[in-house]
Amino acid sequence: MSTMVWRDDSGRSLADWPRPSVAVDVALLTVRDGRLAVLVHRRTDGYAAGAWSLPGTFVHEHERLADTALRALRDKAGVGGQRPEQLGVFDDPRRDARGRVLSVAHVDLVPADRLPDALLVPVVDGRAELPDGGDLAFDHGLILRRAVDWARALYRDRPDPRGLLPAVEFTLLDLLRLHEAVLGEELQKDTFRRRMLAGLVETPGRSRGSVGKPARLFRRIDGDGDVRDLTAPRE
Amino acid sequence: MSTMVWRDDSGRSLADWPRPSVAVDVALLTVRDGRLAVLVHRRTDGYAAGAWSLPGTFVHEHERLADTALRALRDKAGVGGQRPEQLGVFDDPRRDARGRVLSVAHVDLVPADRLPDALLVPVVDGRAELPDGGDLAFDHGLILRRAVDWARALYRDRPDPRGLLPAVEFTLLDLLRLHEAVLGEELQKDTFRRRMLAGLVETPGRSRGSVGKPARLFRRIDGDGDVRDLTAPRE
DNA sequence: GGAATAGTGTCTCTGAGACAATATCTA
DNA sequence: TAGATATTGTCTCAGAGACACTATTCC
Repeated sequence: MSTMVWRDDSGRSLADWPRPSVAVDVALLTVRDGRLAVLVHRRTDGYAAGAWSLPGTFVHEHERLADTALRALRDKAGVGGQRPEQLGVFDDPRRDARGRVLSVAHVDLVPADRLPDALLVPVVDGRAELPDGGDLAFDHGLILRRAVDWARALYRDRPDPRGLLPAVEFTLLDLLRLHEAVLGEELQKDTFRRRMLAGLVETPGRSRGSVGKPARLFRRIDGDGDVRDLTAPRE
Repeated sequence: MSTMVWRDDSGRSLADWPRPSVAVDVALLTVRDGRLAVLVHRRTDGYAAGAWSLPGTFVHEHERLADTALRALRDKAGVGGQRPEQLGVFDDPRRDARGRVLSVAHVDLVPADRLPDALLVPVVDGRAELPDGGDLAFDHGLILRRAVDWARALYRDRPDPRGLLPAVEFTLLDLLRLHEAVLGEELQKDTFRRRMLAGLVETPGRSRGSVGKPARLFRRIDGDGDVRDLTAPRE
């Protein structure tokens, strides 16, 4: 790697050409109280102060985009992400009145216990239910909708790829409730059981302390958390 | 819209922050001689002269990315695109030795008769067969692979969403050969017929001038060309 | 025993895929 | 008529979905 700045025939470097600003906005999803929720951020200073938005920040010069996403979560909301995935670039020229800002939207999905309750709002029908009843700033409503689609596709055929269940061992009912929260619709017990069984490992244990027949405990198959999401952009 | 430049509390505008360069690279695919082919571009001047690459260019300040893609095709290869779709951002910090360049990869798929034969190379197994037997510059090999996956997903359940067939009316065998070219594998006639029939309109016409029973002629159902690709980024 | 929940048997429906029979043209 | 291609009938297989029956626990 050379430290010299590359210049073309007319002596210009890349920095001499006009460039848009590049931001990364992150829809950090989780499941709380049996519902999908998204982490939002009250803009305190600078542009659009007072409005609710997804956490976002501008890309640093030598940073990978996924790292930008993690940094946005840390700096703007004080939370850690898990594995941000790219959703796409939002490029409407008028999406930010400050000037030309491209947003590389990201999504992540983490257990709720790592997140401050105060910043989470429920997602109903693909929309964020903000305290003031309004909408997310910029085009973040569009980003959220795409993020929800992403999460639903990710969970449709896999038990728990992002490790949202609190314990290592869980019953099929625990898993069913998680999936109902992500999908936003009710599922059939028997069909669901058969669909998930291939991705689970039986354990000798049984659930305790409830009414009715104790349920068998399962754990995720090795590698379930590492399954690639084939629909998401990845370099 | 104000023409004033926005400034934050410390008087800085967006342009005062470091920004990466943003390029758009386009995998323009077509079908020629019963095979998928990609349009490549011999870099003549500037960086990496002499190497083969996908056509690409830097984003202008107030341009939509899809327009950047069309401009790259026009300026670098003198061809027109149809409807570029975003594949994702390639952000490896070392993907371009000149400096930090993000590439928003795009893909497009157009009939071969609009393209100069000299710039087309066959795509075999997701790789471009370049005249010198080498590889595409930068990470364009990765972009091409993703572009091929995109095209295959687009054609799997639809007759001819990008209008690659030369005539308005065509037989099912014409369509079958097109699909075999895109998918890179042979298909069963009867299964294929039944899968496609829902998206086609029968015409009274029959094929002429061949051996065997003349085949019925079909045309695309209205709107087939406008089918949204739900997997591709879209704002 | 009764209530509640877990787990299984089985039926239907749909679609993919494959094979083969029938239909209709040209030479 | 022979050869070639188009079109359709039908069989199998797999999976989703739904219903209902059986099993096992706590009270």
